[in-house]
Amino acid sequence: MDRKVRVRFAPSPTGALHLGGVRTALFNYLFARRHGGDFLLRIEDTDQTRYVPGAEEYIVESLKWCGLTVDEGVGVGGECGPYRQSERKPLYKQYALRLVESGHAYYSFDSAEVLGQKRKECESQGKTFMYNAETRKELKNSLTMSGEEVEALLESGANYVIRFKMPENEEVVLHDIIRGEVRFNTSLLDDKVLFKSDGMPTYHLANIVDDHLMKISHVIRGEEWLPSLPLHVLLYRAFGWEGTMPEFAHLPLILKPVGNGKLSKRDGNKMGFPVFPMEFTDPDTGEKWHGYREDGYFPEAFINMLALLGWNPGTDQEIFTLEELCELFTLDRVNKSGARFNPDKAKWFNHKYLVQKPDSELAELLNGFLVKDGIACEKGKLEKICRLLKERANFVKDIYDSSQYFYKAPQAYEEKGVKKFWKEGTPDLMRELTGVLEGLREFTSPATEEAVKAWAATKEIGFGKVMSPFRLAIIGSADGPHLFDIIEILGKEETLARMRRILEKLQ
RNA sequence: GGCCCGUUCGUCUAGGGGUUAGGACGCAAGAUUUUCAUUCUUGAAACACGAGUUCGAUUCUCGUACGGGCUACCA
Repeated sequence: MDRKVRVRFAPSPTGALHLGGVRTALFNYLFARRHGGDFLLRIEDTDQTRYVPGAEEYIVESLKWCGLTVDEGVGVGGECGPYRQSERKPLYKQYALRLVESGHAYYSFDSAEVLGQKRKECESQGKTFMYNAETRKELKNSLTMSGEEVEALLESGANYVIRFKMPENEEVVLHDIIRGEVRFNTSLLDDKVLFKSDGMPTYHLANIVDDHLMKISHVIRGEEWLPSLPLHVLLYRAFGWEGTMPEFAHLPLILKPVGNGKLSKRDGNKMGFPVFPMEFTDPDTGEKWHGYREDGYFPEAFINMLALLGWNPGTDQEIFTLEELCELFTLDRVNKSGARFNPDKAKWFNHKYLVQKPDSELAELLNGFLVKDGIACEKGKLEKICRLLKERANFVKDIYDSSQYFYKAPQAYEEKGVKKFWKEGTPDLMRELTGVLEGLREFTSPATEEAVKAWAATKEIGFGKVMSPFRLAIIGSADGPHLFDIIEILGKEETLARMRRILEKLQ
């Protein structure tokens, strides 16, 4: 059966999209691109009570930042719209009714109190209450009541829901692209609500109806949906849509770096890594969450890291552009087991991308930090700084932090270094070195290095003994990159000024 | 509790009836270096357990253990 690949990412706007959600979106996107198909964005806002203002915008913006372009859906439009389920509200009832008419569903009038009571009773016996073939016989629904009674109740405006009539003791054999064959017995499943008393469909109904109407060919979603797969398949059958039913692929979950359970938004702030693509402030609590974007991750690195969480190409390659991923991605190389998220590796990915970035681009980013400090620095100089420091940085922020001595002479000298390297004869030595540097016409890294080495060779003292106090004078500490590269960027005048300065301060 | 899914180094994973079980992150050591990093080299580090099938099982089957998910008029 050859049909156009159409996949959807269908989040509900109940908060910020987190890592797992972005990965689901990514896999859908990659699958669509790989097969020349469409990637749709549908907003599943059927639960009015959990709606979080701004969440939808957050989702759209996140996908944009990640470079996952939507072909059809919210914010883009398309032929199967609207793509926001709340705007499709009038549509769902007729489908629910269709199922009632065909005997696949029924009205249920039980109050939340009655069901809650039932649940409690069962719990006290160590059981779980299920609205199913067994219990529905004793409850208030259109299967136990006469047609007139039901009619009267409906007309009186009584609250009702529409439930799926789960068949009894049927073996449902399902196929999942990632997991293979999965079997369920319908007797262990319950009569799920399809249509709520507030006039909205539940996820199950809306999902099936929309996937069908939007001609979705493959449903790629998180593993948490696997238990409701039999319901969904039965719904397709009940509607008579089995022939065009999408194929299903349930993705493994992303687990906490340490401890038990799946990754949750709490983990981020607790363990010091973001779980959200972008910064997010909870409109209710005012709580603020870190984002990959604001923490200095490149979207390419973020996406690359995510792609390898649960998928791999079968080779040793680990760095991929989005385009490469689009070419290589296949569902059959997605893992079955949950993947523990590794924040260290996320940083490593960013480092890889940072090193690859052109210095001009990094300089631009670095300048952003400096502007905030009121520091003006020439672009060419910033590029040199980036070239020198990027190897040892994971983020542009690291370059900013470790490049402070380029913008300002050291205000203090690292105590440990002073103690270790600033000895009795050091001032004389440094005075002499200052003279050597002063006499140089060419102040490039190789030129200064050669001159200082030549001078040091004439002294009884070792090169290292010269370099440590020299380094202290220039940057104030005993670490950092090649000193002659540093002074080339600093320039002769500034270098000499710093030499004189330490001689004044430390004698 | 019930149902479903899963299980290879600490983590992400490759592999697959006979392999020195490979790579990456992290960790450790050595080399290079004026320092710290980088880089390079090296090292430690895994087939959850028990049966069965088989000449042979980490690989296939079944159990057990462990982990995960679901069990709402939430998605």
